Amino acid sequence: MVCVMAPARGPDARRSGSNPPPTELRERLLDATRDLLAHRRFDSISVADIIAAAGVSRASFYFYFPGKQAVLAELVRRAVDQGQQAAEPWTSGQQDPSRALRSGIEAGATLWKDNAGVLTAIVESWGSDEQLRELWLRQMETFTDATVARIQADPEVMRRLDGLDVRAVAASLTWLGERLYYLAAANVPPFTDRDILVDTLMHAWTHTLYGESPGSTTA
Amino acid sequence: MVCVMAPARGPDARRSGSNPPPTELRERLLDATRDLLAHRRFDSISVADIIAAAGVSRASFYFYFPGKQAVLAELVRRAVDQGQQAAEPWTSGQQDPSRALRSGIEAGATLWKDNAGVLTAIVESWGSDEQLRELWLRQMETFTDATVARIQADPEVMRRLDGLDVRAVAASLTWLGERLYYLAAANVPPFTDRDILVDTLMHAWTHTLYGESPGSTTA
DNA sequence: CGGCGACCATACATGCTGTCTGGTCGCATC
DNA sequence: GATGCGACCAGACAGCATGTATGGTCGCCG
Repeated sequence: MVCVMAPARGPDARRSGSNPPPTELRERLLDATRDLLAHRRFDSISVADIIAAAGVSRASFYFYFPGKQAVLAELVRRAVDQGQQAAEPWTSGQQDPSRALRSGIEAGATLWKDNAGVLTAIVESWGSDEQLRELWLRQMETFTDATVARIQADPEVMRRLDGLDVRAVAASLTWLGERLYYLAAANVPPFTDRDILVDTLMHAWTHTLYGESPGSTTA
Repeated sequence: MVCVMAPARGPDARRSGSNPPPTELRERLLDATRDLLAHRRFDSISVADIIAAAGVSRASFYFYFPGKQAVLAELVRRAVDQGQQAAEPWTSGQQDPSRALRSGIEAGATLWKDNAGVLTAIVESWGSDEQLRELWLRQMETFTDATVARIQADPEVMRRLDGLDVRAVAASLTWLGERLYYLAAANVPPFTDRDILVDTLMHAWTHTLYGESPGSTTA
């Protein structure tokens, strides 16, 4: 047998410049999957659908990716990298909290709007695939870390959170965002309205972190 | 053909009392699924697994249920009915908010602890099945409605939420709960610790609803 | 020009779903 | 005590998806 297609590596490092980009088929597969995700849910998309949309053979698909999940993982990484820098105002710790927070939340909304299909897909799938699970949990941890840092940098907030697990508070706010953005992308009211989404998230974050403890409770 | 197994109805209404309970096989299937869910994730469980565990034939399975999802839906309904009354202190509107809230949150934790498999399963699957989707969204709406009612009954809270969509605030807190309980059941730290989970949730709810607006922000 | 690397079509083994066929058993009625 | 029907079972099937394997084409590079 001659056509052994190398043990594991992709289309081989040493290639100079005749084929269009480095690995065109791989990109075509990623693009096709991304496009399909814009209209259909991940688990209803088969490998057959992807290769048909990309105009690539089945063999090539499995040459570049071990499976559907790996394609999704790559798409998520790219989307999230792009979003990482959008959240920079909040993560960097500069600016006043309120302003930075609003920027971050707005950035999240935009990120989810632009990548609804891909992000919806991973949120629905990370529970059932080890690779995706690790990817998404790590992502959430990254955001959580940033928030923990901001909290710890502010003695006033630390005081108000007295006795609470700081990491848990930060994580809960991170996951609240994940959930609300997801619900918006999944057309669950009332979060389909961007302004409502942003205001609600903003309220929860500011009151949880910067709000005074409940004093009077009527009723 | 003689064994036509009636068009759609289950094992027939008119039955008096000779077979053990009304529909024993159906219960066996539900129990078996519930048991399997305690150790394995829903989408890794096949109909073959369920009928093997229940000691029921394939034909009978499809006689009682249109598919796996229907079994899960039934299990969720039962679990949730049981939890509904546990949340009664909060939903009824009696008691002072703080105490009622804590009862409700504790009740949720207990419900999730006792039904981790089933609830984890629906949270991971409601996105991909119309029946499950409707069931879970309705459930979340029920909780949201109760919270909306409590908010609207308290003019002081209404005042502090001025300009915000009340329903969105209530829904966000409901979904925050869903998420944190799920993460706990999925062994994602730090929510695996019940006390941390309850305290964090309590903090988020009380500050979002009953906390004063952020005044000073250091940093 | 010879070989190798990128690619393709096709076929296969496996596993799951949902449906269908035909048959067994027990009970209740005539 | 035969008969008939309802509850149940075993097994087979078509359809579809996955992941792997076979063998062959094409073009470039040395």
